[in-house]
Amino acid sequence: MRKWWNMPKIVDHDARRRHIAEAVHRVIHDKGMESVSLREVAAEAGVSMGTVQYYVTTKDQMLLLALERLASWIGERVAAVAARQSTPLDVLRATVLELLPLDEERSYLNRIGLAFQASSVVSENQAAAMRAGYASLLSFLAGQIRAAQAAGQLAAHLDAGKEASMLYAFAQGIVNATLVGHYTPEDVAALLDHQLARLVAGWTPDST
Amino acid sequence: MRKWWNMPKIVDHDARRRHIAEAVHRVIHDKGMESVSLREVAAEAGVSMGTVQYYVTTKDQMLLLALERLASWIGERVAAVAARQSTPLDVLRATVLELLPLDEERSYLNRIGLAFQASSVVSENQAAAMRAGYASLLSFLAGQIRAAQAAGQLAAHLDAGKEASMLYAFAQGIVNATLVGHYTPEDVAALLDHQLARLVAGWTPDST
DNA sequence: GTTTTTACCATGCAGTCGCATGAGAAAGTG
DNA sequence: CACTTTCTCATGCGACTGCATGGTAAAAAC
Repeated sequence: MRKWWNMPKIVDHDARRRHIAEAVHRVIHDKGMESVSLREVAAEAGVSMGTVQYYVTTKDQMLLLALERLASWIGERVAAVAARQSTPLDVLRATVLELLPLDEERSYLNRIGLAFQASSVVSENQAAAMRAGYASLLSFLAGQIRAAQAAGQLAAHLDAGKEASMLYAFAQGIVNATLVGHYTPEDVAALLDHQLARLVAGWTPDST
Repeated sequence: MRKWWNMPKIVDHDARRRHIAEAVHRVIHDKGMESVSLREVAAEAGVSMGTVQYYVTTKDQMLLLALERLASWIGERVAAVAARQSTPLDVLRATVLELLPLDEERSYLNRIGLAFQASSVVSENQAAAMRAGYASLLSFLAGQIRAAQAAGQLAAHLDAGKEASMLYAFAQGIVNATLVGHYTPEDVAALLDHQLARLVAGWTPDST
């Protein structure tokens, strides 16, 4: 946090970092993780390389910043879409749908996510951030499952944590296959409803 | 195929290519896709950089070679483990288990696979190879599901193709999460059996 | 208006990148 | 044996890499 005395030339650091993080996102999406470099990101952000270095001391830190920004972005999106649903089961379906690459924006998001998945395998910093994101999302899903159980929408004997894990794993696998072009958005939605239908018998989904 | 007349200094080209491909695998596993370079691979393979260039004209081609080698390797492993099972349902479970990162070798395999998943998103050549691998594996799984249905082990009304897609998607999602350290091998096996149990009620799994 | 702190940028540096080239070693053929 | 073809390597090239440095513009503090 900035001190309130002696503060020359104030700029919004968070905004700058966000700007840089989003430039990283665009580079990853357009040219892949391999072509992320300080110069490339600086050019994409429309600033000099020195500016990038001012806000981020190393490339690893830059990637970590971009990953954290992605995670919070996804979190916001999920929260927003969940807030628009009425029943816990609707929240569950809407949340997973929000995470699938069903339109251009969600594709954009998932491309970056997959790139970081692979990158996290060799970077412990990123892996830690990734695990935190997993945990947060899974606990949210598990909470909705428990709520659905309390509301009588799901069988009480189901293990909420396990079901959340299974549902999310399913979604992630679909993402992988879809991003390399194996599934169309229609396939994806159909498969998700099939998986959900297996979780709760006799349930008709609404629109996307 | 090589001509049988006028053939000086014969070497086994396939063996050389395999050697290079496996060096690429090791580099990807140890240091990640970003640090795959002609020099690094040559050093890992124990040959000069020029030799790598002799068998592979460009870096993209080298990666494609490594990807195809990985795919056929996985194919061989699956075929081998499937041959050791008795019933179609056992084949199904054993096949998916073979694809999960349950020990060091399968982790090795999956790390490389995930790296290529991400890489394929920005490389159409690799994406095509990836899709071919998907199609082959999914048709194999679907075939086993149909066989299980014919043998009365699975309900006849199930859509084999859809079930294969769902099962494999689930497995892939588990792989992603496990590789960043979110699940332990025990979690993984338990989750798979849970998913399989949902496919066929009242079925006790044997050992790994 | 001077000073001080912050923010930003241009440039330099050693190292690596993919790829091309030419020379030479090895193993066949006559 | 000489001769041809296959194979392997060392080296050079321009471009790019992450990172460090020194300088400068701008705004708050005094």
